[in-house]
Amino acid sequence: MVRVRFAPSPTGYLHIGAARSALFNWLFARKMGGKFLLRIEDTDLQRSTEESTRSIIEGLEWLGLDYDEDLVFQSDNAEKHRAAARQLVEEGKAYRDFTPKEAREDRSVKQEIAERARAQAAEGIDQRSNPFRDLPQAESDARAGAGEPFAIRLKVSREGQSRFADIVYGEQERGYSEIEDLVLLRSDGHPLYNLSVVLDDIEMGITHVIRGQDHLTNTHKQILLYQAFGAKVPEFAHLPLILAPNKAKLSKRKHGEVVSLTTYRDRGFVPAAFRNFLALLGWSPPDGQEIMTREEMIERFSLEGIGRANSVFNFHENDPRHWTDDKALWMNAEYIRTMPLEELLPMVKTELRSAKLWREEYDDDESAWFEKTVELIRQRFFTLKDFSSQGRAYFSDDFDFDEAAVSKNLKKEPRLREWLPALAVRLGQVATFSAANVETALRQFADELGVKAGLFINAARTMLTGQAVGPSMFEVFEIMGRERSANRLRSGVPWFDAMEELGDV
RNA sequence: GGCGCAUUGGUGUAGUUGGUUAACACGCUGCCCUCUCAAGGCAGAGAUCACGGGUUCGAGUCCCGUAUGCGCUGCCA
Repeated sequence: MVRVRFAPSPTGYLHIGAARSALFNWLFARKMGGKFLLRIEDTDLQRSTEESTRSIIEGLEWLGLDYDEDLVFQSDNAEKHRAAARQLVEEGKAYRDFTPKEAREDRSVKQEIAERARAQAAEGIDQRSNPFRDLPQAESDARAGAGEPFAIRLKVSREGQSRFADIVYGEQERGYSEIEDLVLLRSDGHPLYNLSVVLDDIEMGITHVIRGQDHLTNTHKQILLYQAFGAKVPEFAHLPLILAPNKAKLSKRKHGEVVSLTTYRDRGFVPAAFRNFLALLGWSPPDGQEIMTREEMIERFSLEGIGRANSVFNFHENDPRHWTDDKALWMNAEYIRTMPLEELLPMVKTELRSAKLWREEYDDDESAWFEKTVELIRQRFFTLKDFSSQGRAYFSDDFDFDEAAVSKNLKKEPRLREWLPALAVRLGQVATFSAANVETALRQFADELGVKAGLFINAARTMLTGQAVGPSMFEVFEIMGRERSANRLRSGVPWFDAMEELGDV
């Protein structure tokens, strides 16, 4: 039975790279009829927060990735991890390192590592030689007993090769001489990442480790630990990274909220659409069908379909129309206009609620009207937010007029200010206020005045919706209804606003 | 510095065991449709498959080298 896990560390929000790892694990589990487990790696107590854990769980829920069995907190197992490290010392597979701990500045670690390596190479120092590695057990015990602080390091063979076959990246090889005696337990007794993951993965019975490629080279170290504990080594599948537009690693600090999963929820993404988009970053279905339901995705998914090259997640934070990846936006629009209406309705409801545009009548008396309206306007929306912004005029009389629309559709023909109320009267006489009847009446009215129908159509669009663009105008009339249509045609609000502005000058 | 991984149009990807004009999606351009904007339909621009060598009758596909990018190299995860 396949058992996989998603193991995020709760330091901040869930970013899209992690979300994709979760998705691939989930897809694989569902495909194989296995289990998808969730483990919170909160061993770094200083940086871990409960809020972050909550946001991760919420994010997974939003994406529709349900996990099996109980949530595991890595910190709960710390004592077991310590015991396991001590056991290794007893067995001679690890040793106590009494070297005093070096102070380290968190900011420049990477640089520091490189510099140290360079300096050591220059001086001909072998960084793998440790004076305590071969300290006699009795002496080691004595010093520990005397209360001298120590870290525990794994004793890595000097010679030989570590190898494993990664499902995505293929055969991996690394000489033991390249692997340092890694620290398992800090001198303050705190178990370290490599130790904890391996132990937890063993305990949880993980069969396939699917995670970011940034762990690829560390996998050799972990395999050493599996072997030290006499456990079966799982299969590994590393995922290519998701990069920022400048091809730099996606980072919470540098790229901010645009890489946070919650941003996509908050800015009006349909979960299924974002999940679909995410799945296509680094994986492609064998038949090339890109729009997939959850079931179709599970059916097509395979670890073999994952590519090896890092992908770029394109976004332009300063461009409101392309604030995130174009394809993600397109996919969201595609979902909004084609998904079953009954699935979209609750999402629109949530959006209108938060914009204070929701009325309970939409759930009973006016449910037919509501559905028809959503159906009409969903056709050209990109996010759920559009229902409360661009779609505001359908749900409230309090809406703004787009300046460009006003000058283009209204002010260009000053006589419209008198004609529009007249049109309101004419439309008021229509028997049934249907799209067809309104169209006939409007066209006839235009003919009588000797102007193009388009003049009234476009002017009405702006008067009724505040905008220059929108659905077929006669459909809009029907949706708005006789009374509202007439009121808005008569209101003269845009003209009034314009005069007021002039008065201010 | 060392080690590892990657490199197909702007972006995401396809390219089975090497074999004619490198495929799809998004984006872009034009046309059609039309009351606007989308959607849709049609047409199109855009890739000497990072570069340089080789192997071969023939390479995006195999080999070597170079460059670039990314990752790891920590008593972080």
